[in-house]
Amino acid sequence: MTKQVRNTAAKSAVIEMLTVSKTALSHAEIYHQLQSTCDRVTVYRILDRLIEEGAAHRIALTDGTVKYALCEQCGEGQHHLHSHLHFNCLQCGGVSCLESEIPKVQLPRKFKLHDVSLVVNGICASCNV
Amino acid sequence: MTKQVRNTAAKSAVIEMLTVSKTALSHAEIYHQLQSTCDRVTVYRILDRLIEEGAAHRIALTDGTVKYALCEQCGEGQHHLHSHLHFNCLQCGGVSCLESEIPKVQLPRKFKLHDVSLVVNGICASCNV
DNA sequence: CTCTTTTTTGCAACTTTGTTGCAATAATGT
DNA sequence: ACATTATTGCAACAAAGTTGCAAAAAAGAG
Repeated sequence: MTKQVRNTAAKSAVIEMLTVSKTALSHAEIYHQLQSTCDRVTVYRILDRLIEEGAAHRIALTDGTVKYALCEQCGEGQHHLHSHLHFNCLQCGGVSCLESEIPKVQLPRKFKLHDVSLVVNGICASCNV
Repeated sequence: MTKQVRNTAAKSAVIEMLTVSKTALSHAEIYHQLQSTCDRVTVYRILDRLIEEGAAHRIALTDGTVKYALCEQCGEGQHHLHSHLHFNCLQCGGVSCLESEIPKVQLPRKFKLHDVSLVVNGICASCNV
């Protein structure tokens, strides 16, 4: 029997925030925007759970910052194993999911591929005057 | 006049470690292996400098861990702006640079590409029984 | 609606990771 | 050997992430 999932105010608030936001958000961004309506630790746990449930995914930027975004393309429940293409604007710092396909990667013999994380750094359209 | 570069025992030790190591190393791994022959802060600064100098590059894993590796393919002095393909073994945790080309990425209108970070997660040849 | 079960939360305490300022030390060119 | 300037160590912080445990809240059953 698998662990059951519950919906709570805090969790809904986080999901709402991620839904509304045009860019992926870090734990710190989410926590601050929540204005201490819930604990710092709770935010960590909610994010962990969202990933467990396959509702969100992590994006690690080059500087080690971790951002979170919802998995819009993904079906419910299924774990989120497919690959992602993310764009990180070096000017505004925004991180967004791009829809482009990720090209197939060629691995050496005996290597087994699980998933691919592709982050493109550059300047986004809004910042590109 | 650009800042001059000096070679110190600590820096050489770090370079040596990265040269010998088959996998990319994190700050913590480097610091511990150095057995307190130098300060924690010094290791941070050496790594920063190696990147500045274009001798090393960062690799951010999905969990936010940052690893460092030397830029073997890169020429001296020139900043390290080209793209990388890294493999992260989910079993042994090792991170290595692969030589494969990174496929061209198609970006939406007005987006400007700076560099690309591609991390492939999976099982490496040694772990793949 | 009430009760029970199990998940989720808050809190406190702690560990790890990364940063900054400053004085002391060491590397390089002359 | 000396002067210049980069590098280091230290101390003190700030930020980020983790754990255990008791209290609170969800969901299902009666």
